[in-house]
Amino acid sequence: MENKECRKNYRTRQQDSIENYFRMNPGVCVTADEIYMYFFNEGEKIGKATIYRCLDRMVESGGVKKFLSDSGEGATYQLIDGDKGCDRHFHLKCTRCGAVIHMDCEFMDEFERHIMEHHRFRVDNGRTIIYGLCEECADARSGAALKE
Amino acid sequence: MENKECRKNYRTRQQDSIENYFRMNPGVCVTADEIYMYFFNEGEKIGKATIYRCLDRMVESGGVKKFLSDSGEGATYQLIDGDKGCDRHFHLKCTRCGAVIHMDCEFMDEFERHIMEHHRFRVDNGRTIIYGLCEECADARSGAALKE
DNA sequence: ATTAAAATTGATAATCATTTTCAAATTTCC
DNA sequence: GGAAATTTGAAAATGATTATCAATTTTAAT
Repeated sequence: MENKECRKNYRTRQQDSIENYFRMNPGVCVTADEIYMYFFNEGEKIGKATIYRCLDRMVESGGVKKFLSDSGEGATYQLIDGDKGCDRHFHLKCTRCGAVIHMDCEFMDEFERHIMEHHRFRVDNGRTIIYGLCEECADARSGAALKE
Repeated sequence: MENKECRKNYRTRQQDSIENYFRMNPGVCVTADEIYMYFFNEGEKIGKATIYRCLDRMVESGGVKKFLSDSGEGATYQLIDGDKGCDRHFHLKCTRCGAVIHMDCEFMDEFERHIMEHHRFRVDNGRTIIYGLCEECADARSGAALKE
């Protein structure tokens, strides 16, 4: 009954470990299996089911973002950095190099307002990922096209 | 060698059937399995592997759009209607009821232009799906929240 | 038309990410 | 402390998608 006030979001060793893993590798975007292998190599055994469950919980609570993969390579997960406001802004993901651009911009408020007013739809920017090509990849693609 | 000139995009019975299915049910958004079951019930047997292959080809050629599902319920496919400009516009998908709204609107040109100019990113509207809540589901969610 | 070559089909098996199960371990809370 | 609730994890189950490969169909040339 002593430490009721010092509650953390993730309470078990496994939950802590996974959250720490994200914090120690800021910005990483990993699959459940990569997390599993990481801890396996570290000698810390965490079951796959547990990893999936923890990730689900973190996604549910809004602490982690889940990216669907185009073909079935398994979803990737990324920590949402509250300082960076990842829960509010949009994410642009390059389908070629995988880079994720955090798009924090008042234009998106206008975007959301437009969709709400004209299309009667409440955008969930936490779940939405805008796919496309970053500048380098767009250039590379054009360059490759010239050779074809 | 007689009918060389009358070439279609999809040449086999199965390919024709699948394309016809889409054309006869404009706007449907179905899984590979739903297509399989449809033909199974019609008495026309098309193998699952063939359905996946046909859909892949149609997606590849740009005739059909593939939506990834949030959790692993299987991808859904939808015919791209050239008349409606589905190859240009965006799709809003309700995470609660699954409804897909086709958003054809000059505002999105502005959206793309903004992202290109200010974030140096070329949006792929064919791949992007904007998630959120449609009006009914947003209302239902609010209603449910009152009871909790 | 025949026919050889190329492409497609489909039944089945294989893959592989994710989920379920359920008993054991851990945590919570009185 | 100890009961109740939650979480873990190993293994099995699930389920969508892909690979295999012989048989069928289509294509294109004879």
